[in-house]
Amino acid sequence: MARMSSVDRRRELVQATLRVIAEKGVGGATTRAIVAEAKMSLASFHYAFTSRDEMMRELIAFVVENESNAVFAEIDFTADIRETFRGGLQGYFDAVVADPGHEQVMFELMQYALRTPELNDLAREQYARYHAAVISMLEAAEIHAEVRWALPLPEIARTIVTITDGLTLAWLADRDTEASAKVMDFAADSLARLAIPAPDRTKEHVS
Amino acid sequence: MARMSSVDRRRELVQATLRVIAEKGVGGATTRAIVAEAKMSLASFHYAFTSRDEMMRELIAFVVENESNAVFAEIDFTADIRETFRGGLQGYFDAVVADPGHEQVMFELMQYALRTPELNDLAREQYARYHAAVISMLEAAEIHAEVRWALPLPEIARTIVTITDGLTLAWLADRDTEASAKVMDFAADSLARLAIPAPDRTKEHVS
DNA sequence: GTCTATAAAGTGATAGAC
DNA sequence: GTCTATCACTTTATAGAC
Repeated sequence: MARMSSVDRRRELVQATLRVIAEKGVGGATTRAIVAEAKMSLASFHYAFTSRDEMMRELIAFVVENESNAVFAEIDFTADIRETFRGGLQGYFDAVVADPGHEQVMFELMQYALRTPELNDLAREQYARYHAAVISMLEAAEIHAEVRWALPLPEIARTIVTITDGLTLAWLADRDTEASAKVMDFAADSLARLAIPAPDRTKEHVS
Repeated sequence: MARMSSVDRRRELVQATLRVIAEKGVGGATTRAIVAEAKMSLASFHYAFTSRDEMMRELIAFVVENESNAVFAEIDFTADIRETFRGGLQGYFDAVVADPGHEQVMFELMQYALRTPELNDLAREQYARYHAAVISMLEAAEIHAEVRWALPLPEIARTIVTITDGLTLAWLADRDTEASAKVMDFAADSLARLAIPAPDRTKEHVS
């Protein structure tokens, strides 16, 4: 095997571990399974990381750093606010259906973090980032749809994350896509009520 | 150790396993940890169960059978419908806060079931039972509050389970009780809109 | 039925050759 | 830096005495 820089080898092992977890769960992510996936020798693992625990810390930190804002990225703000919510939820949900293993990995890693005292902070930060990403989306919608919000943005954001998490768990268990759609319908209806029409001040001088 | 009937010994081991999982997670529930908790010898485990897998199957089946309807049991239906929802959510949430390990165990067991092909059906059944329990609650509220529902009961029930799951996951991660309360406020407001006042036919002849 | 002892396989981690 | 070989330990499961 060609030489690799230390960071590259660590990155490669973290990515291989994520693939192993997707396939076999956190419990199946043994050092041997990981190096087999990464096509390295077992010794290379311990050359890159002093321990499996150290690698798991880096893996969780990587996920927390990179996984938060991808999901809500491609939202269409041109429709009315109810349809914006409905479409945003559908976009998230479609991503789950397209790759159920991915969200399953996120849940397993969160539980691993909760079970590991020194990783508790990362679980907390993970949710802080989810909430921050949704707040950004709400701020964007505020401008595009010319509305203001009836509740503080952190409250609405937490509600949205609550709904996406709950949606995902139930769907992973029973794969009932139609029932999930009905929940999204109701959620979009309810969330849309929080948008209060407001004139856009940047356009006031026009009229 | 005194002799035990086979069913008693199996029951005892399942209960001990649940306690071990609550403390150390599914990964920590080794046969040795289990028999230490149950104060049995390792050989007794394999006298009662042919394998650890068999015990886990029985454990999941036990949980699915018994864990579904306890949470929503003590709901006060005397208040108006908004407060009934709010109080019901608070009752669930208080139980989570009082014993966070319990819900964490439920989530871990569900993921274990999802990772184990022959246990997938039990994960599905678990959610079917959750939904059925909430439907019963909604039917009770229908009578007590003299309302009818604007959406089919299964849809509302799935929404409620979605909310409780999402609430729990976020709170386990960041322990933000006040933020959780705000989510419950909004959820109760939204759910209450689904209740349409309806006269109770059983009282029609009185007036 | 319950025990101790142990087999057989898997685990994280390291030594030492190259 | 990367490898093979191996250590020290833990795991599930079983054998066999009592």
